[in-house]
Amino acid sequence: MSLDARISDLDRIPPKHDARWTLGITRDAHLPDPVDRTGRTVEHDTRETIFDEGDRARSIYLILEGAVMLSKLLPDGRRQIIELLGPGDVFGMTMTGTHDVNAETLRPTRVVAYDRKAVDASPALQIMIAERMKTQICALHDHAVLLGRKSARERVATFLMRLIPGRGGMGCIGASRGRQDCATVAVPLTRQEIADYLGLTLETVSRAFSQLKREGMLSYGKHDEVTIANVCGLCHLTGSH
Amino acid sequence: MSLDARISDLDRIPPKHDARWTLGITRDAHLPDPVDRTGRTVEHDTRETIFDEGDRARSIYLILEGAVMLSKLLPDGRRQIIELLGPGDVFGMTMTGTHDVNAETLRPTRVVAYDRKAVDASPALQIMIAERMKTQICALHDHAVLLGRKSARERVATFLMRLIPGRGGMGCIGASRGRQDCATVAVPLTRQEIADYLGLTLETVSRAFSQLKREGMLSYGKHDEVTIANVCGLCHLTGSH
DNA sequence: CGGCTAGTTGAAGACACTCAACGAGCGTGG
DNA sequence: CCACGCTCGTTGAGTGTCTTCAACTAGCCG
Repeated sequence: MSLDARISDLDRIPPKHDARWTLGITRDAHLPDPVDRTGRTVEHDTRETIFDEGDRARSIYLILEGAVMLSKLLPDGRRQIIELLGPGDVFGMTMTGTHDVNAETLRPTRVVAYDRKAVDASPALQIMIAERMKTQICALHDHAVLLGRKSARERVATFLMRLIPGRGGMGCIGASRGRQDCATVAVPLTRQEIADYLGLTLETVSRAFSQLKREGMLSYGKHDEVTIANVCGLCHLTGSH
Repeated sequence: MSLDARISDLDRIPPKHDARWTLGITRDAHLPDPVDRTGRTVEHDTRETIFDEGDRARSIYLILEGAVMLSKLLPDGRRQIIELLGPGDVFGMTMTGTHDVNAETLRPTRVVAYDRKAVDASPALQIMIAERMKTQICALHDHAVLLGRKSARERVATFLMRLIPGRGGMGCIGASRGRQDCATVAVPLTRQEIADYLGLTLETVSRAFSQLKREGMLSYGKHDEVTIANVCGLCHLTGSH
């Protein structure tokens, strides 16, 4: 499946509930229009820290392009990756004045940083942020089910499904008739990061990938690309359907 | 520890990050003031369903008194309890028009149901809801760490700490000097519900309670009451500090 | 080529789950 | 009043999944 095919997939997105960080392609349709220019645009390279847990919260951030992961650490070093965010998502909201998570980029990323005071003064920004918070809460609910109740295999299958635009969600478009039900996605995370996202160890993640590969469900492409041979089949392995 | 002692504990709450559903005592200081009367007040008995996953979302709900749990089911019956909510908390927000979780009361509960249209027309309500969403997102972040990275023992310890007002959070007041560092809490959940909240089985939860009891960390009182003998000690068992 | 990082795979062990039996508490009905 | 049934909780024994520890490979860059 070519890159073009993937981009045209993106064009017919049913939006809302997709993973937005998948390919890091800006979906302007979902960005607040016009993007409020009271904020500063900031560029970050891959794997740069935007803020750490405990930092004083100065701004709220809107992703224009790229991908950001939010994580938390326990004192002994255990890490949980909480959320993966993409264009249109916001982060950095807090009630306490300090950030409750670490925010780090997964790829080159542009964000708009809005001063908290500017947000307080802008009903339009507040509404935009409130809308995004609703979808994030929904995503966190789903992730709680994954972390609390799914097997390793189901977690990995769910993770992969989240990378495929328009599939697996409530607005799943289903397999295109008469065509192979396959998809190619970029996985810009290491095994360790996937493990920390899914509440597993990197070895368990690796074994789950290997097993799916052995079964012909997926194959590896160049770099960090993975081709899923049977999207509907994978979807059934998630435990959600 | 008497009931009076517990209520006076409640009076010196540092708010914000406490479990708000602990004892079901309304903390008026945290309710929107005045409570917007565009909403209908509805009373529910213990363990009544307010809405189910998939239901059309008509209203957004504010808890005046009582406790509500949000849960999700997988097709094969596995359940994850996502959030436990109390007075001042809101629920029922969604981007999709349908609820993504089940909402059920844990005790006799009064809620205000705001029509979604009424919310859209009321900036004051929207701001109140946005504020509550921020603290819920923070709680969901913490819960993701629990579900993804903590041992059974740590999960149960964390659960119990969440029931103790003013302790364990970032604004922990510490043990009162010169006094026993104990606390009595009501646990209005069955072992199965606690298990579904913590991502465990009911047997594992029961064993963790039994072990803590054997070690003298807690003892059972009447009905659903549990006395923690050493709050700071329990806090160290959570893995978070 | 050597050193580094990321990923894979194997073997052994731990922790939580499953299955099962039993007991406590609390209504109902004889 | 006590027997009965029901739910909820506890405890034990055995199992399984995931983790831990370790060795080894592939790719990348100096």
